[in-house]
Amino acid sequence: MGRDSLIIKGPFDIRNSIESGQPLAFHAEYAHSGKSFALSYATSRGVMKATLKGKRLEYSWQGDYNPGSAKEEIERRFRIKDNMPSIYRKICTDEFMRSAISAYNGMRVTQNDPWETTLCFILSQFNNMKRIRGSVRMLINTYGTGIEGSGKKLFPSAEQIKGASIEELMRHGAGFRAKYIKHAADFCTENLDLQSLYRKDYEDAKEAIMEIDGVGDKVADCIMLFAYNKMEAFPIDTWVKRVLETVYFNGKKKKIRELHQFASERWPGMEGYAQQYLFWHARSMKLR
DNA sequence: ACCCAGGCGGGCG
DNA sequence: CGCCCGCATGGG
Repeated sequence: MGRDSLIIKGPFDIRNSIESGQPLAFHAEYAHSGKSFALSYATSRGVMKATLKGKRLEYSWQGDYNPGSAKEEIERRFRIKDNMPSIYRKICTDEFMRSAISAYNGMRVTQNDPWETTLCFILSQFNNMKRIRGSVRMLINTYGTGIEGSGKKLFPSAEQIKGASIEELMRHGAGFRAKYIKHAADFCTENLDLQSLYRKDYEDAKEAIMEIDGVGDKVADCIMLFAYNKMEAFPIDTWVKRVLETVYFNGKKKKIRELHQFASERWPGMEGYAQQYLFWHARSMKLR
């Protein structure tokens, strides 16, 4: 248990970084009052709390952290070291992107734990934000280890989820995705070391993660982007597909493969950030 | 009541 | 391959 703070350089919109459908949107608790924004979230090692006041991010931790590892967790999670002006130069290719960047200036792609990200995005398929959130929190409360004296839980490990039956997972709101979660937990404890994927490039790591039942092209790209630091990953969901077709193809239907190609040519090396701004802007505008 | 949700795997042509 | 379909469940 301890606390510290750091000064954020460059634009940082912590609220939209959390609310924009990334893993923290599915399990962090947060509140904003006046000029400050506060959140807390479970990790595999502890619970982090943070409050942003202007440029100062104050944070505290419980569980298996020390001042160094807690700082690493915060800097990594919110990609504090990202050079936002440089990123914006790469993705601000047109009026729609300019508008999205203007609306959510400082929104970061977050970098999360691989298992946490896998679990969250398996649950996301053919589901809605509110229900995903409910399911993830239920899984944390049901299977996570409690932190003594805090009433808080750790994010449950694959081993802990593995102990659950499919029926039990269904009861906790996973629906038809329960069998995928079960398989993911089995596979990630017996066949696949998620940490090892950090050493692979985007193509190989994506191929490996897609061996999990319930992880297809889109979910795999979310895991590549939100966990493995692969900024060339470009998850294409219904919103991103629709907004690309509307803005760049005059409403004409395009194949997923064609849209991947388009993104890689338009925002090379920074597709992931482009996707996050496209997604959140389109969704907020309820563009259909 | 009815429709939809940050897709996916399986089955078919 | 590419396309099409069903899918648990609860919120709007």
